[in-house]
Amino acid sequence: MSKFYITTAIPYVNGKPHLGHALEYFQADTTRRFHSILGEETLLLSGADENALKNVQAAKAAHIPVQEFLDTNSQTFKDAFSQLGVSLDIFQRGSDRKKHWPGVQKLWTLCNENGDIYKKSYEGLYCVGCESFKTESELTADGLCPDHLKKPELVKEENYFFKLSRYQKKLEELISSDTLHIIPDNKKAETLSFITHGLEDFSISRSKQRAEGVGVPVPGDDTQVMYVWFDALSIYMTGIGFGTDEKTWQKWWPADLHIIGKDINRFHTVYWPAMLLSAKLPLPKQILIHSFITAPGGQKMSKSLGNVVDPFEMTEKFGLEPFRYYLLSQIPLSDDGEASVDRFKEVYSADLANGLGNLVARVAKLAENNNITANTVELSFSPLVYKGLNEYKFAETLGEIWDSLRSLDKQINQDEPWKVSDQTVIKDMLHSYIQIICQAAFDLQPFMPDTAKKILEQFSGEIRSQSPLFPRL
RNA sequence: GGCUGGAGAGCUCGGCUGGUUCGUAGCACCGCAUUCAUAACGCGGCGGUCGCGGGUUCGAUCCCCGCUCCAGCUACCA
Repeated sequence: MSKFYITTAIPYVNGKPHLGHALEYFQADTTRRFHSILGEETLLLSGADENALKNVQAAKAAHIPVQEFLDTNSQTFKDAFSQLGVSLDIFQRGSDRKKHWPGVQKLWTLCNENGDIYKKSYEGLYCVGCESFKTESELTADGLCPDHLKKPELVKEENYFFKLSRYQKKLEELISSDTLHIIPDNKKAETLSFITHGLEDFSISRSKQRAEGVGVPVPGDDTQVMYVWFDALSIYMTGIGFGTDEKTWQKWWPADLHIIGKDINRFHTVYWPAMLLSAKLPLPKQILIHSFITAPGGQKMSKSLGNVVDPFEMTEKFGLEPFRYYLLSQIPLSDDGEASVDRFKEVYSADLANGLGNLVARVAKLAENNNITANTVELSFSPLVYKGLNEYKFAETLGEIWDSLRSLDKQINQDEPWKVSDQTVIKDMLHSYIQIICQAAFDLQPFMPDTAKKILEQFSGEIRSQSPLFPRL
């Protein structure tokens, strides 16, 4: 049996999950269900990046002990999955010393043995107020920290660096040949352009002191802890047993798909594969990069503007699957998309109530009136849906399904089965309608599992009309 | 500033290597018709100088040049 291992991004846990997380989780879940139905064994992993200094700072600001802060916030993210109807197999936390730390340290050791880790003194502009280094571009025109309006100090520190430069050519090959497949194309082009402009080594550790004691210790050096990327990205492997459970790790690694947001593209398509190459481990196969969701007009969502769409409120108010349908059908893959409650209502009414819901009610009633019993038919994904989901074209694929629904509505108007008196003719017509509906429902399973199930059940055996799938708002 | 992509109906978009007045496209809107259906479905209609200015061509939304505007990327904050 073939396997399909999917990961979502490993979020920072100093906030609450928002619309962008919901989109990512829906994409992951839809993909996972698709592969499950195809008969593959699937695994979905997420986790929490808990060793970042910002977590410590946020905990302090909230006057909560760090571990308690992490426990609470990680739980919030973990809970988000079930609230959004996504079944998660593994939620791997970065503060997990039993499962995570040994794996990260193993990865470090492998890279080190390959000669890719070296010590170098790093000089940077450090803002005491922010407790972090700033790049020139982050500062004001006068060279001040924009938050504290103070001049940052020039600080020198010894850190470990990773020889990223060594992997430039190899990465270029792997990405342009799609051996490491970056989706969509515009993000792949962006990554390639970044790589061909030249790669510099990057710092992978911090002094323990500056990290305030948080983080995975560097093997053989008590004074340093690993920096976020080395630590957080490793969760994709430690969560399935890298360094602690060789058998499980062997079974699932490499990941078939990492799903991430565009803000962390580089870390996943450049740093991460380079680290794996260095450790001589297999590379993930595909990286799906989604964009961001904005309010109408491309505005940022913000409480003060009152344009925030909260995923949990939406699912509670309008139902999980309508909301899932909305995001997956309306947000493009390669560009930022806009979302609003008004737009949701339009889509709900047009596609779900008037479209799918009405059609199901329509055909069910016709079938009931004519005492139709459904034939049992073995179904599989229609070719366009199969192709679309293999390429992660969620919106386009739903569009294909809805095309078939629209043409069925037209067909029924044309046939006017309610006027036909010949019972054989009516039965043939209805069976063909039912066939189309069942096919659509089958294709819909990865996107709207409960809805699909309801439809498939309604159209098996004796068919009865039932309460509306999507009541009018 | 550099690199990449984009600019078209009120909105979202398709238009393969240039060919009649872009589109049987969806949503919204208006009208007609109608009940098998969730005031749903169907049919019809409204609606675009295809960003601006040049050029190549018998002919350009599509090719070339310039301009304006928008978005993304331009590395050790995640």
